[in-house]
Amino acid sequence: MQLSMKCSVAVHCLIFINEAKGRVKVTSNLLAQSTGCNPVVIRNVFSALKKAGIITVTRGTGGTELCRPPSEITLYMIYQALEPDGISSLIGIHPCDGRACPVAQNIRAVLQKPYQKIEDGVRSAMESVTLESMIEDFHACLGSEETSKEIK
Amino acid sequence: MQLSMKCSVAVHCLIFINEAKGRVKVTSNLLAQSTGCNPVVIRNVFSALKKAGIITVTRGTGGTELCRPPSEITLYMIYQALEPDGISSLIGIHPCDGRACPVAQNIRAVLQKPYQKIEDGVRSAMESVTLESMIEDFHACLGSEETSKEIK
DNA sequence: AGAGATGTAATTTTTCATTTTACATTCACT
DNA sequence: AGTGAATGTAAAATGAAAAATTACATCTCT
Repeated sequence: MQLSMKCSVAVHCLIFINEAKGRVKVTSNLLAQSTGCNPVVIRNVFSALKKAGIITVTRGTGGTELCRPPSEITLYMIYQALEPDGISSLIGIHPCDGRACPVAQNIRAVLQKPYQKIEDGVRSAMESVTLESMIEDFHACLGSEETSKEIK
Repeated sequence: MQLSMKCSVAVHCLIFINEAKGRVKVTSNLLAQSTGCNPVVIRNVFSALKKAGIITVTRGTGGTELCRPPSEITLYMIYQALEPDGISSLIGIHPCDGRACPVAQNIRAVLQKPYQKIEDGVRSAMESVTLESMIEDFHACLGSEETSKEIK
C-alpha cells in the first residue's frame, strides 16, 4: 500500500489553492484538470482536508480556501487527514495466528516495537515539512524557468 | 504498496532459523507450515536473503542457516533484500507531467525533498533494529507465557 | 535410480486502490 | 420559484499489483 497518491494530489491542491487565492475560484473541476484526476477524487480530498480543518469549501457556488497559514500546515497533518489509520496502513504482517509454532504466535508482538519506530520516523519527518516550505520550493522552481507562467 | 508482508515473513523465517539451529533441518515446507505461506513464497524469500548474504541454503538435501551473527543483521538489510527498489516503492506521486498548469509541472520536484526526508527516517529506523534485538523480544514473549513451548 | 529438496518461470487467483457513474443537496442569481 | 453550477457521497466498475499456485528443471545424498 503506497503512501497513496492521494497525498501528492492533496499537496498539489493546497499549493494551487494558495497560488489562486483572491484571483481564481478553485473548483473541483479546475483541480481535476490540473491534477489529471477525476473531479470526485478531488472532492474526496477536499472533504478530508476540510474535516481536518485545513481548508474551507463553500457549497453550492463552489470555491476553496486555506483556513490557516501555510506555515502551520505540516505534511503530517495532510497525510493524517487522508489516511486516518495512519502509517500502520503502510505496514503489513502476514496472518499466522492460530498456528502451533511459537514463532507464529509471537511474531506480531515482536514486530510491534520495530514498526513503531518506523512510524515515529515517518511522523517526525513529515512533521518537519510545512506547506510553506513546499510553496517556497515551488516558487524556486518557477523562478528557475525562463518563462514563469501564470495560473490562468 | 505495503511494507510488504514478505518482510514480516522474512523476519519470521530468520527467527525460526535461529531457534532451530543445530536441532532441526529448516526446509521451505517446514516454514510454509509455520508461516501459513506457500512453500514457493518461502523459497523466494530464501532466495532474496541468500543473495543478500544473510543466510545459506543447501541445495539438494535442504536446510538453511544464518551466515552471520544476528547482531549484524538489521531490519534494513532484510527489507532491502526483499524490496530492491527500496523505500521509494512505498511512495507515489500522481502522474501529471504534460499539463499546462505550473503546479503540475513542478509537483514532482517539490515533493522530492520531503519524500527524501521520509525515506531517510524509515531507513534509520530500520537500521536501528537488529535481528538480535527481535530475537531477544521473542524470548521475552516466550518467557512470559506459562508454558514455553518448543519448536518441534 | 529414487527420494526429497531447492530454484524459478509462468500462470492463475485474489485483493485492493482508483476511477467512474449516479444522484441528492446546496447556494446564488434572475 | 426556478435554473445553473457546485459540492457531498454512496455504490458499482475498472484496473493493476500482490500473492498463491502449478509445473518442472536441477541438485544431493542414500
